Amino acid sequence: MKHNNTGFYIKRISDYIESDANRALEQYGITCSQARVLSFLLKSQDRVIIQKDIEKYLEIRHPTVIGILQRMESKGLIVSEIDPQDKRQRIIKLTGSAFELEKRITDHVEDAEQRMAEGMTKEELDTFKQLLYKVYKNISNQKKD
Amino acid sequence: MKHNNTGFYIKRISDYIESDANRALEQYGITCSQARVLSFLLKSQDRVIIQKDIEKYLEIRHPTVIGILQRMESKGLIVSEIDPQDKRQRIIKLTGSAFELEKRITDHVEDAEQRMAEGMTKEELDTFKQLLYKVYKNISNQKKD
DNA sequence: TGCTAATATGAAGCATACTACAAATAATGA
DNA sequence: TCATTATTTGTAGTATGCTTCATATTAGCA
Repeated sequence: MKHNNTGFYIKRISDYIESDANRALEQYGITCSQARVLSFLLKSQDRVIIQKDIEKYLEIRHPTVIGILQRMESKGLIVSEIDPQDKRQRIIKLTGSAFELEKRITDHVEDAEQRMAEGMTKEELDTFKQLLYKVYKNISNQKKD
Repeated sequence: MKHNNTGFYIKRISDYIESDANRALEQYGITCSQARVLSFLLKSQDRVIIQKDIEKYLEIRHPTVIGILQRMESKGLIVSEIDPQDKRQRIIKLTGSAFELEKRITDHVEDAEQRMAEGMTKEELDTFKQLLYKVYKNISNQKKD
């Protein structure tokens, strides 16, 4: 192993997942982060979603959410409107063109996860996911927010 | 588990490692990526290092390397000069002030890795590293570069 | 009721990642 | 030798993450 530091490999995998998704989704005019927002909106159609919900779900700060949503809105994937009930909030809604992307995104995610796990047994994959989640919980508890 | 997708957790851990390092190293005036470059230069003092070497070691593209090095040079951490032997290349050298940071960086990395592995047995940690490396190799082989 | 605190969003500025294109130099081979 | 190709670095533009500060609205409490 060239690097004796776990952080390097995690970062490399994370960066790869993102650029691989960007490459695959480019033909549909969306990026990896935009696809994540889209997936969340698609599976949350039974309730009203505001920017804050996206912030909490993706665990990113609100300026980041605003940037992603602005690019999505300029492409006509979503519309956002001020909530008349609470004018501090903005309600985010999908447009028709967003629904056509649902299958493309899930297909890509499935494909990517499969390629990642190539040559691993089901047990190994389960163990990996479980330990990854353990690390995630460790770092989540340390967060000050 | 809120997310049923491995990529989300990898990204969260990766982003956390970076911002945690940035927080810890801010007092020394360096960032996570700059610390990675510094570590590489520190352990490569027996040979001449050019930008391309950093690109290959950190597995990032050259415009990213250029950006990081420019910020490091403007802070006086490194100097870069055109190689007289091959004028296409730039040789990157550490300055005195860089050496003082060596212990700060290794201390932080050790601390961060330890916090990440909290509550895990030595066996679990070894397994995790091994499976992480397997995933890394899977994605490395797919790269077109 | 009316002041203060909390909440949601937004703007500005920075760091790091990418692709695409360009320029300079070196290496190759006809 | 000289033209073509490869290599290394650089520039421009975009996306995503962050912090800090600001603004608008709501909630809460004296």
